[in-house]
Amino acid sequence: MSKKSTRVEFACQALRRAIIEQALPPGTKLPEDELGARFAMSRTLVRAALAQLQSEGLVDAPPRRTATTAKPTLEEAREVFEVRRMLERDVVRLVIARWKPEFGAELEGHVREEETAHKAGDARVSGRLAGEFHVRLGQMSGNRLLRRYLGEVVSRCSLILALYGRPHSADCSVKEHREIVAALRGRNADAAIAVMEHHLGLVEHRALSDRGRDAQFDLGAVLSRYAEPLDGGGASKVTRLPRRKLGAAK
Amino acid sequence: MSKKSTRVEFACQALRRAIIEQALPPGTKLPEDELGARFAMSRTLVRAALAQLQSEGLVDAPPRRTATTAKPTLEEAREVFEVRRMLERDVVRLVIARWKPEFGAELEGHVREEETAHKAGDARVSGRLAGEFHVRLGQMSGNRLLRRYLGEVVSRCSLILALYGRPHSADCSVKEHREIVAALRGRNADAAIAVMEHHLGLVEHRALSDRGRDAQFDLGAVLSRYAEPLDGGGASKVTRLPRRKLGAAK
DNA sequence: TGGGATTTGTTCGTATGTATT
DNA sequence: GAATACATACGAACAAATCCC
Repeated sequence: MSKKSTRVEFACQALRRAIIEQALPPGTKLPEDELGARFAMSRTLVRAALAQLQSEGLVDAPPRRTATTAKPTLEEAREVFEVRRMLERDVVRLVIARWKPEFGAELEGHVREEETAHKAGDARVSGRLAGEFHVRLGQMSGNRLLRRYLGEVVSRCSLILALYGRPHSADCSVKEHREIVAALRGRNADAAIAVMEHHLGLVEHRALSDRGRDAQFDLGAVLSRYAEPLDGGGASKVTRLPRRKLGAAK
Repeated sequence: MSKKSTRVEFACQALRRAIIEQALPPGTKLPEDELGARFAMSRTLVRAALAQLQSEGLVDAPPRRTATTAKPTLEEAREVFEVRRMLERDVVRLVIARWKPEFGAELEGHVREEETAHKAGDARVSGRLAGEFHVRLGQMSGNRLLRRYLGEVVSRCSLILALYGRPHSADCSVKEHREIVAALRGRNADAAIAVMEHHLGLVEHRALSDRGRDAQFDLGAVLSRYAEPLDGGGASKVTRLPRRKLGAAK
């Protein structure tokens, strides 16, 4: 609720976007000292930011180990999508119930943004905007808690896409989002929910159907299929933040 | 997810229960030093615990002010209940879909616990157990994220009850919970959802219908109805933790 | 409206516990 | 498997902001 402080909120936003846009792949280390230097703030506030992101499921921060961007298991990923489908259904219901004429224009404007980002070839930004479309819907539900939960699962879905999914296809999402807007304009809750569920089904499919890629993260499953040890497939390597002299940000 | 540390988790649990059982009324100050002394841990970990509770909506921790137990507005309270109704509906669906015979016995056992606590006259414990009944259902949904969200809103509902509600009536909740268990055993989702919605409607009514009490926390509304200043109705007094020499816990 | 007391935010040094070699 | 390097946890001390009288 009440922001712990603007600076903490700033760091959260920056990290959140970096994670969502896949600039910080799952498993990336996030040492407190380094983040503090980057954001010019004390570890006290860095910890607050990391705690916040941990509560959102974007960061793993075990007891005495350095925090990392989260690496949800395939099962957790499915659970996140399951909750997301439930929340989005209710969001559609509420948005239609509280529909205002300006909603249509706002959503259309957003989809146009997605479209231009897509045409500009910026896959990261268009992926982020695709998520933000749903968060805007959450906002329009008029329920701040629902909006928060939806924002959380949408972010986590982006993370999951980074882990298991094939590259984001802005093409599809723009088209599907237009269909959702049209369905909402119709003010028929059941019909709009059907469109939304169809869309989410496709998103989940894009995120989780690619059986070939997730396996590399499920060591047990890999070892049961291949007798020989892993020879370090490139994608399994953890990308580290570049080292940086502490205090240089002084 | 991964516990920040057992000690932090312990402090969280203790504070959570104290808040839920209304031992720490909304608005109670929670100074870091004092909590650290009580729980024999450094401010570092106390802050982690407070951050966690803040993310759960149980604690308010504005920038440079001392943390307090949360005082949600009436509007926020309604939003929490709205989300709760949505989540519980989905929980019922999932629990029925994944029903196992032992669920019935487990739930019945829990209701019996509620009953004995009620007969023992321990209103605080029976209020907590009433909440935990729903959290157990969340557990049975098999979706850990859903369980987390449900646990959060149930806790917040307890807080809201402390703020605005009339004293918890264990009598009703035991009876209503029995009805829910019976409906779940029937394995008819729509019927069970109807029973659950009925129950939640009553809970919300008990929590928010009592217009006389909430007003004291909505200063504007009070002043618009009464010209004379408040003369400190007993219930509006904030109970403080007893002062305590720091370091005494050494 | 001011002034003292309290409490958070910050930094540093040290210790302890993980990771890595 | 042991030793080294590294990062978090802790305590104290200080400054700054806030609260309360």
